[in-house]
Amino acid sequence: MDNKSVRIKDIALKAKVSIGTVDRVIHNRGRVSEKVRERVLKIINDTNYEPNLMARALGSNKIYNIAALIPDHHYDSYWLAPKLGIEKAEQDLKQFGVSVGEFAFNPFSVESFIEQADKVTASNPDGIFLSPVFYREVLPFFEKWRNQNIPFVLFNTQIAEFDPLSYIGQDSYQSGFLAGKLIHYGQPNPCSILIAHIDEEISNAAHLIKKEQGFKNYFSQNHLTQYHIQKTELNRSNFAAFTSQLDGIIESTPDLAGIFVTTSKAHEIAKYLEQRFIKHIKIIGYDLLPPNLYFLNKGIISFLINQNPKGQGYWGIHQLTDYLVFKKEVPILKYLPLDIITKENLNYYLDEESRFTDFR
Amino acid sequence: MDNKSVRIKDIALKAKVSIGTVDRVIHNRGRVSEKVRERVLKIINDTNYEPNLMARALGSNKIYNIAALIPDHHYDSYWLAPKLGIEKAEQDLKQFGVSVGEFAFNPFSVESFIEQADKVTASNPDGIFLSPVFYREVLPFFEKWRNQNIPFVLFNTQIAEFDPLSYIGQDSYQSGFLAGKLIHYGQPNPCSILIAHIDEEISNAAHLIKKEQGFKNYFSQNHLTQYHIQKTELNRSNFAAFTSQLDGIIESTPDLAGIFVTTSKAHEIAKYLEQRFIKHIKIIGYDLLPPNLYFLNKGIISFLINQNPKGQGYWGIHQLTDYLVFKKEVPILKYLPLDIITKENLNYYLDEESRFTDFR
DNA sequence: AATTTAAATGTGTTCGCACACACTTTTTTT
DNA sequence: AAAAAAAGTGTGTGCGAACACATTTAAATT
Repeated sequence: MDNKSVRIKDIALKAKVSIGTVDRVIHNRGRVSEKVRERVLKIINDTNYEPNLMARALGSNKIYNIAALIPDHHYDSYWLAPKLGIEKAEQDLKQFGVSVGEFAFNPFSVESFIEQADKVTASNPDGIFLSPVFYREVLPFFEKWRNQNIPFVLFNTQIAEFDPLSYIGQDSYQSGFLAGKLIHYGQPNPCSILIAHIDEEISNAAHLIKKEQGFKNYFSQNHLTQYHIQKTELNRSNFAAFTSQLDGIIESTPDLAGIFVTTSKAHEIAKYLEQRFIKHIKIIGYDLLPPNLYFLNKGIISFLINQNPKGQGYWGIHQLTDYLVFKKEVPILKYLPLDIITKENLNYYLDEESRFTDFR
Repeated sequence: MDNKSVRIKDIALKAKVSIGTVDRVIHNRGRVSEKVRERVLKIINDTNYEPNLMARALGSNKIYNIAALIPDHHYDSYWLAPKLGIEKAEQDLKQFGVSVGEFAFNPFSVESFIEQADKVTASNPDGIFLSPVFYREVLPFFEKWRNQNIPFVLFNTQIAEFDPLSYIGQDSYQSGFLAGKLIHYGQPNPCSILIAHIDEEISNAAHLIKKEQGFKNYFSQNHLTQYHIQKTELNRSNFAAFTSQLDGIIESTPDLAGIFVTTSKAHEIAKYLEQRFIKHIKIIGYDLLPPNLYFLNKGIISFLINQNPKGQGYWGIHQLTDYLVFKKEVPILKYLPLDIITKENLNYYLDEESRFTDFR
């Protein structure tokens, strides 16, 4: 309400103490008598004092080091987007004294992960942002970091143990549920539908299971019992096997009308269908990777659900900054929207610039 | 690259002048010899100097007044969202010295608009943010503001005359095109489709025409010539007429399978269809208004295209701030994404909090 | 009661920049 | 050539907060 913002100085005046004392109260530095402390605190509350963040950042010349522990995108291009988001966030936040160090590991090598995680720990950062792809191996680090009181934020994969500061990502279950809706909307008449897990070990990937569950539940909750849903795991490392496996499914399922690809590899299915000249099967997949976009634009992939990996990187660093720099409370769970992408609205999601731009 | 950021002081040192001179160069305040000016400018470039925005905002105690000229949401609840976005932006940006004054007018009264626009002009703001709903009446103001060198940003309705600083909104044509896709995807077999303009004078609303065009072009560009597309204008001010008009259309079009509502009034159609127990007609509409959400959740409206009105308000103020405070170049056109909303992903678009939070 | 120690509080400098003002040099006017 | 005006340049203070350090006051020790 008050137009003029109240300063530390004003509080000091009202409390009849010096600004130094107010400062001590604000930062819980101790060395203040209880009586004065309460008096000051009351005034701070009454006056709705809000610290001037710019003055604060200016005054304390502190630099907060955040370590980002993410898969190297050279092994899987999916990880390029989070990296870009992280860098964008750093760009935006560096004026507030945030500095991000990137530690990239080979997502197919446990040793590489451990090595980089060790480096992270050794760098003694103020906060850690990571995608904990190796469940078992990351736990000891969680414990270590907790003991050292280093907050860590997770993205992409959710692990609730050792209470991370926050998790950034999507609601996998709901995204599967949404995929169900999209398939169903496009195929109003009962048919067969395939859930395809491509290129990932289900056992290791809880989120794939959740997607599958959500998808199936869409049909059961809506009493669409006549739809026949089957699932398969595919791996394109062996191309011949990949193809023949699909051939088998197609052959044995004449009424197959939709495929839900739970990973970012929808383009593999698209490529196959194109080669086989199959046009009546609709594909729903994930992520705006170039090969996916190619088939989206060709109309072979109907929809992609955007997991907004860049946004995950961006908001992760953001959350840590909120916590470290601005001492804000941060939500334990931050779900990014389930963007439905089709050929016709794709453009507006590629120019990510507009989706961030941040401030205080 | 350089870890240490270069300060005005460093530049002064290198150029062998005082910081005052550098300051003059940076702000084009004149009173600097051409020779020195160029020397300083070169160093600024070479060193990639970037002003510390916090120090800047702190140092110059200037307050930028932005006037927001928007329809009063009491007349049409659509306008509540932009208002909220504006206020959110003000909240985020006030620490940079931005203050927003709101001027609400009755969107059904030209006089009210002129009265408020006059007030805006009289308040002599540093920038103006408005939705120019009255084309003819706003032009003289544009001219006046241009002469006074007050930048103005438009939203919701685009008017290119008198070159506004920027336009924030959606690509109406493309949104119609997208709606075409959504209807078509849900109705793979040829049928009749209705375009309904509800509660707005088409003659005044260029964006409705564009939506219609985009919608039609989706079908023609994809050679879907067997689809029969008709259009109608409806007005619910006379409820009986509204109903009977729809009755007529339904009766004369037995194969009607989809309705595209170009305004935010899809719920009116939904209500009608529900009353008539018609379930096979799919509705696509705009905007996340409560009545629309009600029918979205009931499954009577299939999809809503989110025009992100809150985002429009937010980014509009943001753009003006970029221009005024940060002296950035701002895009003349800023299209917000065409978000496809369905019952299953709605939740993530309602919690708008996460879509902004801005920074520098 | 004098002295030491600890607790409580106050003061001054710094952060990077903006802006007002003072000062110096050059140019113009008379 | 002296005086006035204009152009060019430097200095100092303030913005709001952080933090180190100085100072005062109270409690503990002798």
